[in-house]
Amino acid sequence: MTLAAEPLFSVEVVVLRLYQQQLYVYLTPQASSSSTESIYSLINGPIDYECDKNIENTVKRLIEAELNAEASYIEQVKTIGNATRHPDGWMVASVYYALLPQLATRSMTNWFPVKQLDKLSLAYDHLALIHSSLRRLKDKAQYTSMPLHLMPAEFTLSELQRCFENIMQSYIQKKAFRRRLLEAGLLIALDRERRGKSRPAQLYRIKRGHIIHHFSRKMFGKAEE
Amino acid sequence: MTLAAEPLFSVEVVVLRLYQQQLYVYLTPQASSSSTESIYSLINGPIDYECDKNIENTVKRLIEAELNAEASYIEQVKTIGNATRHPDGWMVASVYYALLPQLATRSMTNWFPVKQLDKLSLAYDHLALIHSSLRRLKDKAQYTSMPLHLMPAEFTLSELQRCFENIMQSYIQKKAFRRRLLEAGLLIALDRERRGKSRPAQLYRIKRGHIIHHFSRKMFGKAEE
DNA sequence: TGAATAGTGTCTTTAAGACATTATTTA
DNA sequence: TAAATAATGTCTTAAAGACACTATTCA
Repeated sequence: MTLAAEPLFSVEVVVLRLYQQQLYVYLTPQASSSSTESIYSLINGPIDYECDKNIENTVKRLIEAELNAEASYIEQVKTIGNATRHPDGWMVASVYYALLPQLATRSMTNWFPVKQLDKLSLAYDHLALIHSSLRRLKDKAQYTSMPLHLMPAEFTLSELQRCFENIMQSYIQKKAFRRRLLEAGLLIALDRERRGKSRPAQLYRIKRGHIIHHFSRKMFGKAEE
Repeated sequence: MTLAAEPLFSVEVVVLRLYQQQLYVYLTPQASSSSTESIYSLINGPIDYECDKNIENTVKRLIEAELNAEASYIEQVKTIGNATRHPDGWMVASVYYALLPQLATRSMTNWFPVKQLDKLSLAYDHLALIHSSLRRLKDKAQYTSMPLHLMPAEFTLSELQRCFENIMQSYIQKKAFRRRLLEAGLLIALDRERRGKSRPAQLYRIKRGHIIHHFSRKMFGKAEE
């Protein structure tokens, strides 16, 4: 992606998804300037004043164009503007994160595990923007049911717990986790089970219109899973 | 204030303060177009790329220029952008709210009680921006000690409770409130009391560097004080 | 003394933490 | 039967809710 004609304002999108129980972020390699190592960039771009009705439309358009997918949740993290984050001078960027529901079949090219971002070279302040987004998601996981947006259509409570643990970077008590989510009334038990190498697990789906729940207390879990 | 030369991006600031136990917002009357009624506007303006190092600097500069005061807390609420909020077409605005500490002597011109905003005519979407800010502050009052930023240097627990109640628009149990704030360890009891028409009240000040506390549970209070 | 407000005692309630125990499957 | 994971029972703990009660001042 080259620099847009209007350098003042850009939208930056941190797109997240689960893959094999890990959180991945979508990054595109920049046209590498002869060096051996690519520089990776967030999905981003300027507002299209012709077709975008608002900034969230811009976000959706960028995701659609790059990933041909639709996010199940989009949230504005912050808007950052200063003279130092970009070599071209004063730049303003609105940062969003987007959660994609887990779909079985989908290419993993350009997806990178968030636990290994240190090994990549990221453009400008994009690493910081990712960390801001992950921090926001982590905070929300402590007192809302937001991580549900990352789950596939059917899932077990253990899978959901691992999703939360992944985001929160901590170990959660199984009993407390199940009590909390089941009593919130967000889930519907299906009449099917996930069979694996041990006891089969009850499958659930999300009750329509009940994805987001705000709990009255935080859930902590113990440090570093 | 007239329209800036660069209409794309503006910073809008909802400045709040306490006065006689009520929340007030600062609004400036616009050059009225011959009608009898003024249209009021938030403090706002474009970024000054020469002197502002970042957007928060812009906010501080705008507050300083208009009020000759310094906020004790500034928070970005959101960035809104669409083609409909402003008659000139696509506009982007970053909205901040700022809390001013309560100072005894200060003019109240251009300050309006937030409970009576319905009676005023506000420019563009400014009423909505104020409501977004108040909603954010209300949420934060439920699980942080943010409202402390509105208090004067010395205050009683009853005064502090009324500040919270004002923001949360609800009645709070006295015992629960005191337990919560005192056990958070944010306050230092002074060796002086506030004398009034009844039993004198212990005066407190904020412990240095301990203004912001995140509680593990929300505090609710009952509807409409 | 009574009104007003400050401040406390204490029991209840809610929901998370801890952790052991049972249940059901496959190899 | 052993290993693995699912699911539950139940006691403890932390902190808010409810609300009555005492304390101290002024008029």
